[in-house]
Amino acid sequence: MRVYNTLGRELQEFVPRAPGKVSLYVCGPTVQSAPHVGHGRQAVAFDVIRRYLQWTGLAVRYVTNITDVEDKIIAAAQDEGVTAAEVARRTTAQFLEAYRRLRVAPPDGLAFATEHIPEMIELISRLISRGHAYPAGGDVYFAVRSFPGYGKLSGRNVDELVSGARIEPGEHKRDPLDFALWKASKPGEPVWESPWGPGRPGWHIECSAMAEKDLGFGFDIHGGGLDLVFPHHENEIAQSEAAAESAPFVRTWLHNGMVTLRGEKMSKSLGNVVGLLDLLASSRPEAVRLFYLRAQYRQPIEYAPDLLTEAEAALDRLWSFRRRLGAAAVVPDADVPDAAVLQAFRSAMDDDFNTAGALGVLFDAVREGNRLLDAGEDANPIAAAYDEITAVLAIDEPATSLADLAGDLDAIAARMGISGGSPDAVVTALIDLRSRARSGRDFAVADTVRRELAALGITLEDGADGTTWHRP
RNA sequence: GGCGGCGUGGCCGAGUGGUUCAGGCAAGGGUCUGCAAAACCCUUUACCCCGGUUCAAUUCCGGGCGCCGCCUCCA
Repeated sequence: MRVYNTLGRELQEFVPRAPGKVSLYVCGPTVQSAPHVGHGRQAVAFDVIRRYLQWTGLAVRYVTNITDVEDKIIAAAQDEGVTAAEVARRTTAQFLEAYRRLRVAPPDGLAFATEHIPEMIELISRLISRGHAYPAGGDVYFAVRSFPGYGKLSGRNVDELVSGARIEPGEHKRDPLDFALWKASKPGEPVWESPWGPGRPGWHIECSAMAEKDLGFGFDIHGGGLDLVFPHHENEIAQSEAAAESAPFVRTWLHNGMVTLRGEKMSKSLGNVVGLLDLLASSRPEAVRLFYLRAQYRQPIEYAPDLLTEAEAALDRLWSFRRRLGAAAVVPDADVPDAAVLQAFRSAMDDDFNTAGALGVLFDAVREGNRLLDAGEDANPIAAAYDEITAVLAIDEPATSLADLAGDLDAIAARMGISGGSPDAVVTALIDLRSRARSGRDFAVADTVRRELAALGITLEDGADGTTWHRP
């Protein structure tokens, strides 16, 4: 398996720290405002990476975080006249809801910054004692020039950074390059006690503290958005490696590309965001995932409604195929998956998680599976491979619940003169009734069944293998 | 200005030094079909420009043009 390591900027053979185990930390959001389409892309990209690693037999420990104390959260709270904790609580709930609906598997560890203040203080203290940080005016700063490796991730050198760096009013840096590890709190801001007085953590320190606490120094993979390479991840490396007097903090750095809108990066500060929950209100979660996965994770992807429509159509093609197998009453799970298909999938994914290539493999398999079914041949091995692949990508069709239609279905059953029962049983009975009517060329009854079910949003499809239904 | 990336057919998007082809969507034509769909088959000026290396370049090298990201908070 080869992955593109931002540290070194090259494809490298992936070798876990401990055989058979992978430790994976991904930078989660700062919960300052509602999630947008870009956040979803990141979450899905690493969800698939995690699922794929597991599928290959590796035991993955996946940790991500919620940064729930930070300048922008405080600013948002002050604008609204509520506490920072309230903004963080509400926004966190939105992110977790969006992730859940996107079928992002919950992490093994979900770390909140505000629950790791002691670890951060401990890390900062160690940096001070080792001469890499200094308190000043109630703040604590990291002394960038004390860490020779600074810039190795983002390809910058310290002397060229000076021109852009500056000291904001109220800061007490010795060097414009330095960054805050701890900030003295102003009245009304969140505050914790510390050896340097009441204050709150800087933005970069929480990931260093939380990742190391859960996964240990020198863990396997650290992920995040490409826009975090500098300064956030560069600073994480500096903090952790300076404190440990060891390297590397992280073996492999993976960064996902940005989502753009009309060619520009979607971001809060530009104001060109499309809400993730809004998108999920109008598109099926699996279609959104497919939209994301059509490009390899490092490439930028353009958001446009038409592209979601395309993804919806592509998803229908996948699910239609799988429904044919359901109608044919086969049991793919019991079959041996088609080895060539799985091998092709694996080689695409082993090439830096090339989901675009992997989807090509999947669609090829679907065409072949459909062809076999048309010919009346055995498509079960293809279907079994399809099931594995769509499970790894989490774009398989979820079981449809008809529970909310129970009353309506009973009413139809009564009108059509059959007995009621569970919603699924009624639908099955109606399909049987219609099949008998069709055999007797009583198309009026057959069409009535189709129409009645269509009114509830249930579509019937007739195929050589039988009739299937789906909603919507 | 510095660092990094990208430029493929109507749109999205993989990939490769040469042989038949990614794949999806859209469009057109067939086959099948009680209806409605789905499916299968066929089709539609691909590789930004200019040099170079090579028997052969979309693929490697150099230059140019264009676009994007980071250099300030950002997934």
